[in-house]
Amino acid sequence: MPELPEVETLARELRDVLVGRGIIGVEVRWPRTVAAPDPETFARRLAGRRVLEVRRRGKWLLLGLDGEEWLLVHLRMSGRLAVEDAGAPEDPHTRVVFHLEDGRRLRFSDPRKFGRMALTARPEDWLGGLGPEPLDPALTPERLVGMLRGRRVRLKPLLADQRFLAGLGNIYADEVLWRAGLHPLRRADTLTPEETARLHGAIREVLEEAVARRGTTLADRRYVLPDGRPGEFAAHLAVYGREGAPCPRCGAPIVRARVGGRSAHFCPRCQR
DNA sequence: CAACCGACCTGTTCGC
DNA sequence: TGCGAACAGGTCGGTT
Repeated sequence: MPELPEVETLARELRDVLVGRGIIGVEVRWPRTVAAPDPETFARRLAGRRVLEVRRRGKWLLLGLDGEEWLLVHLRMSGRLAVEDAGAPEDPHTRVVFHLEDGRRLRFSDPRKFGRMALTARPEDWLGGLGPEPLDPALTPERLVGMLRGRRVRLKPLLADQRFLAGLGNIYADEVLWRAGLHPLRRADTLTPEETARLHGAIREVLEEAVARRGTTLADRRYVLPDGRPGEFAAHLAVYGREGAPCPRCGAPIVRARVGGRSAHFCPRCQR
């Protein structure tokens, strides 16, 4: 469930349930999920800690704990995090279980096992390489112009590059480019100031609308809200997953192409 | 610096 | 119906 709107939604939902809660124990079922420290130390050091705050940075979820440490979680492709009653049926791909003092469980499930978590006093060691937050007001159109200068890369891979901007992935990079009317293969340093302003506006609009609709739930329903309801942005996708379907703006059939080893969806008429 | 590829993993969908 | 291929929201490290 991994892009910015889904992680932001997760952070908001978990904030209500987790802040102030204590962790009494941790079971690590798939050790490689724990990137650091080693799984035994991870579990031992988390026992007895309390969650003070829940935040998001890019696609990372950050749980601030007492004792000046942070639990960082990255869902990668298929990770899911949910607070459930101890008796609730458990997903067969559960990798880590946090026992909360109120008897409930914070369960991390992840079929593909790509998800990672870390317990650290130095979150900047993990997050330092990330680019700016796309919704930060400090990211102005002028600043975006500067970020694009000298970048000879194609727009699609650049938007999904976490060192450039933190939080966009395959779905939202495609949606942003469609909204901005820019071709995914366009070289980044060839945008006019007007096009850059359009790109800036598209980034904000797409992400803000997706967050307001609590993210995108795809057909596999891997990402759902705590009450099981889907995020509602899927119905508003213009291009992602819509190959052959009509462009909402001009009606031309949406095209899918390989860009940087991943599929890019775009309208051949609206996007140059 | 930029593009490409294989790893890391499992599950689901597609095409014949 | 069956079966292998292709594909999936992400990221990293190595090579060209």
